[in-house]
Amino acid sequence: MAMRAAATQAAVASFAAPRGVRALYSSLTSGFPFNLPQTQTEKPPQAEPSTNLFVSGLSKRTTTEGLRDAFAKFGEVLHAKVVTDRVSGYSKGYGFVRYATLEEAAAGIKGMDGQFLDGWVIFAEYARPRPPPPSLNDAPTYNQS
DNA sequence: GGTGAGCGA
Repeated sequence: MAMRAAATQAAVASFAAPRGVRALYSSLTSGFPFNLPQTQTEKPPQAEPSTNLFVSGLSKRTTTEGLRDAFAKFGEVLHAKVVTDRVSGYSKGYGFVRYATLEEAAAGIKGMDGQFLDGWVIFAEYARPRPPPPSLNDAPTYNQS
């Protein structure tokens, strides 16, 4: 019973898709004279375009190398890292990919979002802005006494 | 040994 079929995992992952429905905006907005709720004009459904990409749905066996190699086909990946636990060392199932430009990031999202990676459907989207590290800014410059 | 939504050392 070698249920290592990618189709099975893909089906499960597809059903458990949290925020992977992005292609539903097809013909719903095909020039309809309906007034859409403008309460979303200043509230984008997703994060703002950034070079940082948040990739979720990764397999446990997916490593940083595979992630970079997968996203390097749509642009120049400056940095890619798979978030792994610090105590156990196992992959948490998601990672981050940073592109050189926003165009490549968008291409990477539209090129890898909903695709297969190691037999699992991955989801790529813009990462959120993060607080800067409290170092390098307040570097203790050793009292010159 | 290894969860299955999520945002990193």
